[in-house]
Amino acid sequence: MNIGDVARLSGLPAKTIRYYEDIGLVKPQRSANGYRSFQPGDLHKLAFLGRARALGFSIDDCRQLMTLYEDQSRASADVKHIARDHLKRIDAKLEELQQMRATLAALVSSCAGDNRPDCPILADLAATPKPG
Amino acid sequence: MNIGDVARLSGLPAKTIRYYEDIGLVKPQRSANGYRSFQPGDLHKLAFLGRARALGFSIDDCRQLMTLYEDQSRASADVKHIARDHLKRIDAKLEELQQMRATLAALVSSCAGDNRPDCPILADLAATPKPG
DNA sequence: TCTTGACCTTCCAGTAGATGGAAGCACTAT
DNA sequence: ATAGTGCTTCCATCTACTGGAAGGTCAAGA
Repeated sequence: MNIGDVARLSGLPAKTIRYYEDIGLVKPQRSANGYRSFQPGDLHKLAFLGRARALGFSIDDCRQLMTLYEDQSRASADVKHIARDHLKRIDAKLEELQQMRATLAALVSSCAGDNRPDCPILADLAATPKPG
Repeated sequence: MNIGDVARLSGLPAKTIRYYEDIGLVKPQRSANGYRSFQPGDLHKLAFLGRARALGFSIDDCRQLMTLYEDQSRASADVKHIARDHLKRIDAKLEELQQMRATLAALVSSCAGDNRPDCPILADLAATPKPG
């Protein structure tokens, strides 16, 4: 299979697949004409990577997950550890975003949004940390 | 004030403040010795930027917000527009993260996390999109 | 056979928003 | 004079791609 085929089948852009080869995540063979020649195993790996990335795992996480996936003598605890750490990071990010959202939503709803200059959003941004 | 002073007062790292000067967000004067010389107005701007960044506004948003802030004849509608767009982006991100979190949490809790190789997390990542 | 168009190649640059570090000048206190 | 801190610039690095230029390859059609 050429890169276009695996791109279609994996859902990853060809550019991304080349990039993944660059950083050593996949190692497709080459045809006589210099084209990358992907085997079913490569496609499988790329699909794995795409799914892991879609779950927000970092490239480094993906590398470790791939290694574990290919290691028949792995301990599931190692996989779980990576996933749980990632889950913690997601939870932290969620909390941060929810905090932002709450503040921002309050500001947005307090702003008249007309053609006058008075604006509680700007007033809040300009407020000194401890006004009192 | 030197950069260390405004760093302490604004809560922004000196590196970040230099970066903000690089990209034209602040334009401190220079002392005879070449040091940046920050006026109270610069500090005010930096605090504004820090607060806007903490709410997740992009640098480009910050630039526009600063411009509006300094424009006495602004329409609050313009500020609100920027904030509402940002709120939408946050909501989209939240939804994405919540979806990730749900999938990931289910996978983590389904994994034994012992020294055996069987792992539902890896199984899920390796699953083909439509198995049936 | 020639040509068109889709596909493939490599390489370089750029994105956002900083952050780390090196080399070296300035200032303060002893 | 010297030590220590703070300031300067410049360059590299990070994440995970993405865009684009210049050019080679291949299959189909006139």
